[in-house]
Amino acid sequence: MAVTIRDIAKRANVSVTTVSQIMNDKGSRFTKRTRDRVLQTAKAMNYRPNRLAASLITRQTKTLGVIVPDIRNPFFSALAHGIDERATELGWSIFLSNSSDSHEKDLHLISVMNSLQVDGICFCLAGNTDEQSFLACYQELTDADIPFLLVDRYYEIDDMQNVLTLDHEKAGYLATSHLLELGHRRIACITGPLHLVDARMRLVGYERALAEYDVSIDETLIFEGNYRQESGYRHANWILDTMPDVTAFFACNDLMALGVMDAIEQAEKIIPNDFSVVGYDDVVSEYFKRSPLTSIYQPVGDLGRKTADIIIARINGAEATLKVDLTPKLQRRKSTAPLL
Amino acid sequence: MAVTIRDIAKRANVSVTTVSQIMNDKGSRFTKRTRDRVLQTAKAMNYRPNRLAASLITRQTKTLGVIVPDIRNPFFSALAHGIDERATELGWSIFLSNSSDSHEKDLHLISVMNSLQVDGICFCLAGNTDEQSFLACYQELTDADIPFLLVDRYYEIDDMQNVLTLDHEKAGYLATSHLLELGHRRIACITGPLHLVDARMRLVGYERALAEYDVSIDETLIFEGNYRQESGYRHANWILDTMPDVTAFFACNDLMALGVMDAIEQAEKIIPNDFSVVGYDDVVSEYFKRSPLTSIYQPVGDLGRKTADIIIARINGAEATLKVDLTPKLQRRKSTAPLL
DNA sequence: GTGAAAGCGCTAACAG
DNA sequence: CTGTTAGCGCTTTCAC
Repeated sequence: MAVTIRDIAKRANVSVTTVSQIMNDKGSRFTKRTRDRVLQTAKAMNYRPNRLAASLITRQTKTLGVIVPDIRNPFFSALAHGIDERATELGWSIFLSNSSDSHEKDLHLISVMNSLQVDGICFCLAGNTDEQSFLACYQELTDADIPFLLVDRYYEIDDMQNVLTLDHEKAGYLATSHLLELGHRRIACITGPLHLVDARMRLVGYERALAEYDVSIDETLIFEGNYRQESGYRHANWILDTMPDVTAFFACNDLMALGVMDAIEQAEKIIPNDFSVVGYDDVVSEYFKRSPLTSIYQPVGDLGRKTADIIIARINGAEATLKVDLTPKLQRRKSTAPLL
Repeated sequence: MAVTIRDIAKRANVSVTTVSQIMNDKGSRFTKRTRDRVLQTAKAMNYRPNRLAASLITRQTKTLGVIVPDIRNPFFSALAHGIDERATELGWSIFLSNSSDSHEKDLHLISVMNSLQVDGICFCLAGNTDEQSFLACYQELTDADIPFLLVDRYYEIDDMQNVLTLDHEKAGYLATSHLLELGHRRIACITGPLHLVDARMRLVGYERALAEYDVSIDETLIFEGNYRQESGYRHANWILDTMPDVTAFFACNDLMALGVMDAIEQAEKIIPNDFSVVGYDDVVSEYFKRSPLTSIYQPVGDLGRKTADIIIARINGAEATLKVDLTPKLQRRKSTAPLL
């Protein structure tokens, strides 16, 4: 049986109130003598406050729920790491769970975390979520009356006071203008699923860059992928077979870029001599500094830290704005070169 | 204000006991009529049980603490994913936090999770933990009187009833005998920090394979690394400069293997023509199926699932044995070839 | 400065 | 079959 506030009150010959007040050092001032005595016996008895009991009264657990599709995905592990790091700094703890990209599981996890009395939820939608499923989640979250933040994935349904994202438009622009600067004009773009806002924004950036270089937008150069390696491979194969004038690829994530590279290698072409390839995310390089892939680095760890900051600020009743400065950066490596 | 058991009792004209019993469907049988009425009003009022309150009485939170050095490391994210997946299946939730490889933070996290009343802790020691720090953690865990499992990293201090590991000896053996089969005899081994048991076991496997092929063990071929890329790079450089007879490398994790490959490329040598390289972990290939690196695959996800199974079984008072069948596998890729 | 008492939302004896 | 009652360990008025 764990030692309680009562036990130490008895031992120190004070009331439970006194112990409670002193342990949370607040309330009326006690004499240094009693303070020391209480603190000391608490330590001597190896007292650990039961936060369940405290939370029942204060209605604050200082816990956050974090829901991601798959923590093994480097993007989400970087994000979760950032959230945890910042939350821990502030004295908070994290319930983390994977939705396995299932909308039903998202719903279930929200309900569980609600029962667990988390004070806030950081939420990355499952990839297959359509607009209607999204509404269901949004409803569940709203019903629970828990502050929440949709991180990087969302649907445009309201004033978006609950959405925190990276600047995907700028990132798409950066990737594309890099290729344009190198002289490429026929640039294939393999996008993510276009029902996702982040995927659409990357495409918007691509188009803005082209416009800026007075290159007209050719819809036949745009291919809707699904962020998986196989999809980059498939589209690249088709392009290699049928569009001889294409000299560069912008794959909207690194996984698809790897697929593109596979296809190019298999066609016995050389990167970057024959084709330039730009990826997106570059989150792997943190651990694996050996990638040859030019890519757009997104400060995902910072996004996580900001996520924690904002949600906790809101829980504390502050008016945390969503304006944050999270700037993508181009990482030039060996997969891009000037057009010959 | 959230709706409580009281609210629905009042609405359904029954006592709180009735509601409680029915919600947890146990205890004495109620008439179908009352059951339905209660369940229905609960649903109508969108009731969500407050698990803090319940746990305060049952002394079970159905939560697990998981402490890892860094969730961005693919090994730990695969492990955490496995734990979460299995735990969720069984109706449990996970507090996850990163120690940033700091022993002090380990200690702190154990204490926090203790306060949070987790029912069990799955614990991956920080990399820099020495034996004395380990003892401190062990003590803290034991004092807390919470079931715990040390996953894959540990010190040999007792009967090891709390340790669950992969078969690193076999894995080291597999890696080395693969190289021996290919005809290599001068095989450099870059180990992990040898104060860690897992690192030592890989080395033991290396030595067993050599012995089996009647190759005498040459201590000068064994280099103690630290599992970081830079350490593989550094040792490989030294070897390339000073040991012309070495033809193969066994790097005891993939990160160091990448470092080795860097060094070899920089020396303008070709893999696998000039040197064969075997890595260890192969956990990245799940997401990035384009690695050229022959590596030892460890079923880390299964280890995670087993971890959850065992700790939960123990919490439930069962005598869960630690004997599990987690077999490493060699993944042959392009970084190894027969000795010319 | 310090303590008594009420009660957070729920479960678990124990009565009826 | 159903209800009354007594807490779980803690915080928080409100007295003294």
